[in-house]
Amino acid sequence: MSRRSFHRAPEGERRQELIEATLDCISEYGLKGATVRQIAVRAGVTAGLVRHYFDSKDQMIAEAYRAVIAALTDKATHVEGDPVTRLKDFIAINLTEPVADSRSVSLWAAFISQVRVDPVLAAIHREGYLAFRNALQDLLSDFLAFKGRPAGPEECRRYAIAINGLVDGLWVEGCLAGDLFREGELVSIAMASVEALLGLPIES
Amino acid sequence: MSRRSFHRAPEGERRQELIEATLDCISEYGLKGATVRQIAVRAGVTAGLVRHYFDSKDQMIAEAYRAVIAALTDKATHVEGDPVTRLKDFIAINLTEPVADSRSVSLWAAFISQVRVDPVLAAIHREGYLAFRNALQDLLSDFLAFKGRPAGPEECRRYAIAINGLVDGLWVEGCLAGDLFREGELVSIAMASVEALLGLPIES
DNA sequence: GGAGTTATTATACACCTGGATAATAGCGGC
DNA sequence: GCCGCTATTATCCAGGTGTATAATAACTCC
Repeated sequence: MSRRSFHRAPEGERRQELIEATLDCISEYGLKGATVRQIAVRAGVTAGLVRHYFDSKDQMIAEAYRAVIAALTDKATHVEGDPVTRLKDFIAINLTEPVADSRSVSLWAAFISQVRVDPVLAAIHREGYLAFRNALQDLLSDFLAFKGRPAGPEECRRYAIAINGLVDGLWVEGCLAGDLFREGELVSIAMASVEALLGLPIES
Repeated sequence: MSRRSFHRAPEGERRQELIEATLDCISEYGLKGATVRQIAVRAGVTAGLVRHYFDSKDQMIAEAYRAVIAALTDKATHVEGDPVTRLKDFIAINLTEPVADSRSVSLWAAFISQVRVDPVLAAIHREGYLAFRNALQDLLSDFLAFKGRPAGPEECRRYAIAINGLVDGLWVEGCLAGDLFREGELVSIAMASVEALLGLPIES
C-alpha cells in the first residue's frame, strides 16, 4: 500500500483553503459537524495537516470567524460615490446575494451562539459590529449633510442603531425564509423604512 | 459500592427539567457542549434517563427549541389592553429582560444555525416566525384602525415585516452588547422608530 | 405489607473527537 | 542529479460521544 501523492501548496493559499473548508462544514453540518477530519476531507487533505497550519482547532475557528465578518462587512462598508448612492447601495448590498444567503446567516448564527462561551469570539464580534455600525453612522452623517439637514453625532448614532437593527433583522428574515418574500421585496421595504426613519426621500 | 438513591419524579416534571437543563447547557457551552452526559449532570440525573424520556437526543433538542420559541413569543404575543398599550408593550417586552438577555440570544442563535442542517428545526422555526409576525400584523392593523387610519392587509404586512425586522435586530444587538447602550435606550429608539415608520405618534 | 410496575442507575459498546508522532513525498537550491 | 527542508501523510492515543441493555430502587395498588 503506497502513500497518497499530494501537492505542496504555497503557505497562504492552503490556509485560505482550510478556512474556506471550515466555513463550508459549519454551514452544512453546524459547528459540531465541523470536525477536523470533515474539514480536511472538504479541503482535500488529511486531518493532520490542520495542526501544521493552526495551533489548535479553536484558533482555526477564530480565524474562520474573522473571515466571515470580513465577508459580511467589506462589501457593505466599501460603498462609493455620492451619499445617496452609497446609502442605497449599503441597503441593497446587505439584502441581496451574496451577503444575504442562507449560508451566511448559518455561519453568522453559529458564531453568535458561541459569543457567550468564547471570549475570543466575543472580542471579534464586538469589533466587527462596531466597525459596521460606525461605518453606517458616518454614511448617515454624510447623507443628512448632503440633503441639507446636517445632524450631530448623537442623532446620527441613534439613526445608525435603528437602521443597523432594521437591516440586520431583515437580513436574517430574508436569509432564513427567502421564499416568504417576493423578489426585491425586502430591499423595497428597507428603502421605504429608511426614508420614513430619516424623514427624507433617498432619491433626488 | 451501593447504588445511588433517587427520586421518582412525575412524568411531565422530569421532561421539563431535562429540557431546561438542555437549554442551560446550550447557552453555557454551546450546542456541541450540550452532551447527553452534561445535560444529565445539570438535571441531577444519570445519562441513561434521557433516553427514557426521549426517543433520541435529536428529539430532545427539537423539543428544547420549541420551548425557546415559546418563551420568546408567548410574552410578546399575549399583550393585552387597547391597541396603543399593546403596541407599546410589544416593543418594550421584546427589548427588556427576560426576553432580551444574552442567554436567550445564545439559544436562538444556536438553533438558527441548525435550521439549514435539520429540516425538523427548520419547520419549527418557520412556524414560530410566522406566528410572531402575524401577531404583530394583527396588532398593527388594530393600532392603525384605532388611530383612525385603517390599513389593508398588504400594507399591514409590509409594516409588520419592517417592524419585526427592526425589533429583532435591536433585540440581537442589545442581547449581545447591552453595555454599549444606555438604560432604556433601545426601547426608546425602537418606540421613536416605529412612530416614524408608521408616521403616527404612539401615545394619545 | 407484599407484588407488580417502571423510573432510574450502572455498565458496556462501537464509533468519533482533537491532538501527538514518525515516516515520506514534493520541491527549491546548488 | 542530488541534498536538505518541510509540507503532507499515516498511525496511534486517551478521552468523549450517543445509544443499548440489565439490574435495582421507588412508588402504587390491593
